[in-house]
Amino acid sequence: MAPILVLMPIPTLLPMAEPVARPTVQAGACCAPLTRQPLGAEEAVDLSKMLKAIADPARLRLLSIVAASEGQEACVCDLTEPIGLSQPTVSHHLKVLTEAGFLSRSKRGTWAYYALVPGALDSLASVLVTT
Amino acid sequence: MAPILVLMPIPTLLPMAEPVARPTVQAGACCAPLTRQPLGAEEAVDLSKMLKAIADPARLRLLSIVAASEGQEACVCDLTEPIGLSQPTVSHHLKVLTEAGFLSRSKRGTWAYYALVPGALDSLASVLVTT
DNA sequence: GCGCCATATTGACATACGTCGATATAGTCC
DNA sequence: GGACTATATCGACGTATGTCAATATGGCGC
Repeated sequence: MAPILVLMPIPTLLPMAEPVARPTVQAGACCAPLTRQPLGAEEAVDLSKMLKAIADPARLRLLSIVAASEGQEACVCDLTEPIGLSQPTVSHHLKVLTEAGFLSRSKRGTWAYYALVPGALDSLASVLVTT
Repeated sequence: MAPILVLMPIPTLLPMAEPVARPTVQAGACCAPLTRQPLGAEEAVDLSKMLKAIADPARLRLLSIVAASEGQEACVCDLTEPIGLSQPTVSHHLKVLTEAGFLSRSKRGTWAYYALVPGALDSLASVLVTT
């Protein structure tokens, strides 16, 4: 459930915690444009890890909801319901996206807020582009 | 093995067959930029299908080899060896990429040539971009 | 026709992945 | 501290995926 102002402290007014994102794949720091020259085996594995992270309907929807939210940031409590999946499953998907470097996590009070990592999607897109 | 000119007919001089590509997902005709508004469930499934198609190291390398080749087109016989996978496996990956709309297949003589579908990767990239 | 070559399809296998219910962790309020 | 809430982790499950060897298909040259 979303935090209700009347009953609970306002999450956005609580002290901001340090972002805890610890990407294992580092979006963006990957490789040259796909169409320049043949990809090496390791480069291909790295790129595929990032693509696998977003190659799932639930994760794409999570990303797009976060991206469309105020400050490109959303509370987990507001993500579970529109996706229509269980809370553990949503939590799992958010972890995958965070480890791939697309989201960052910050905890404020009881709530966890996930935010778009600026430029992560764009640098992935730039690898794909042929022009 | 690559076709040897001295022993075999020159493939590029043979009559050009009709492209047989029959994409099941139509790259590009998918959806609005990820970060505009939340993706619908079906849109998300479509997008994820395209991403899944390229979210594999072998397929990324195949794409990049094709893209870097003369006329952005390559014979299967020249793709099997650099990838280091069996011929059936390479054939399978090429089929996946073709059905997703990233490659087109044309047969000339005994050889099958796969070519980049112009704009397919670019329109996928444009969905990802946040600017 | 027959044999040979390049490519595609089939079937089987191990592994990876998405999902859930149950449970653990951590923060807030009284 | 104790009850409650939000989120994360665990374990199990069915399904999807990548790979190969074996086999089928189709084109070429003799």
